[in-house]
Amino acid sequence: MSLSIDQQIQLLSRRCERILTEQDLRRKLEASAKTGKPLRIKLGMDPTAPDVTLGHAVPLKAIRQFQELGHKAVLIIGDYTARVGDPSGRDSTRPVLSGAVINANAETYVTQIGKILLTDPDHLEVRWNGEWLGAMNLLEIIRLASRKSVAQMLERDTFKERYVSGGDIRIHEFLYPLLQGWDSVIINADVEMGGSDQLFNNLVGREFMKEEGKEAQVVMVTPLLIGTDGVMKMSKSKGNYIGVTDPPGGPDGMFGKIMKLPDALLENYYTLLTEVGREEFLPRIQSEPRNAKADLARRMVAWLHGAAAAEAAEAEFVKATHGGVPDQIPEFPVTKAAKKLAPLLVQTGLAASNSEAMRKMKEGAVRIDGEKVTDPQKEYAFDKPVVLQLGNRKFARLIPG
RNA sequence: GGGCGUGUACCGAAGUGGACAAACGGGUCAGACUGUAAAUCUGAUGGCUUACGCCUUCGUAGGUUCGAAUCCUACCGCGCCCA
Repeated sequence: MSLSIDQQIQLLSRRCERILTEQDLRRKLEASAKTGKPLRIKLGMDPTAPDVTLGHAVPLKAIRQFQELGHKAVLIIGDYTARVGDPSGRDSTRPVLSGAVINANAETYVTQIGKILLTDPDHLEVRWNGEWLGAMNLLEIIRLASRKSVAQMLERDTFKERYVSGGDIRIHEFLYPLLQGWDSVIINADVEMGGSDQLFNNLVGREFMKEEGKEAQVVMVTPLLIGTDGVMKMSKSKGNYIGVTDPPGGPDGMFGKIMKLPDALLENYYTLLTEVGREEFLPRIQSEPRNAKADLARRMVAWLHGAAAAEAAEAEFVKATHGGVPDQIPEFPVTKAAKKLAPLLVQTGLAASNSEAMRKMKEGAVRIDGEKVTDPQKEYAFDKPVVLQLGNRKFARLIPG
């Protein structure tokens, strides 16, 4: 199945907000087709936290498309740059991580990325940028730093906003884009793929390559996936993310998290995370958003965990939203003596404190075997196992004995 | 090095001697409703065996006062300006 160059570009454009430049991309694709030499598609990942999110999955999926067209992904583990901390899209300085944490994170990254990319050596090359960055001496670093001006740095929104508002900017943060750009020079990238917040960094790579007399990389940026809060970009540090290794079901599982997304996000998710045609999903989102969302959830779980897991997760979800009790809930032994419920709610972890437990009882959120308990003073004796429940999502089975 | 600011609960942000467990917004949790755990509306949101009672909390440590998040001193972090 060989696609024309036009078809290839169309395919690759689905997830790309900008391609700089499309002419360059076309030229490279044509040259590659002629020579049979695969393009090198760079993606940098900072191992700052051990979870790959659906947000990362967007550029990864785009790279997967390149792989399937015969090209080679070059994954750069930013073990060195992680020690600088990417300032992109940040309103504050990132904490600098220790080497041990970075290494541990990097390993889990590579495993997780295997869920999305082809990982055979013909299609994937993994490099750690400490390999060359760690070998630079101070003189080289200073020379690298001399290639960009302070004004150029301050053009970036992320710095400009912080600068104008009197925020903190540390000197080392300026080095980040330079180091990332240098990576491109070293590995001879043909294309650098990244989220749109990476545009500046990636363009630095393009410029550096030109300055080094190399053929400049094409920069392709994907739109940012909005996080589960429906507002901010999905990110680990904001806690609004869905991880590719999130369990399929359960209260914090992938299926449930997707069902919990605001409806307004559906178009964004369908476009960036599936191959479903626009003309197919758009009307569906309009007319039956609930089912469109369930379909998306099913697709995501099936993609990352398999079809069986998707089915199970959906069944579990449906049951839970119809007031059912999950199959697997934690059990707690209780004595038979009559007692108030508040301390039990705390002991079972359903409530954080006595005060909260009593509050929730008054709000009508607490049930025993499905029956509302609203009087915090009332005492209960248990002679058979019962299900203690707070809201629709927190359960514990009490076993008298 | 000097001057001026600033530091509040999960986050943002009010409060500048008592009525402050601390406005407001976000988040979170819950209730109602629903096509969903979406949207919308409502309520709650430091702790204490639920009490118009007590305890802990407003950068840290002391101090003044009947009484301090609010005043003073020192220290720490951050910002701006001058050098």
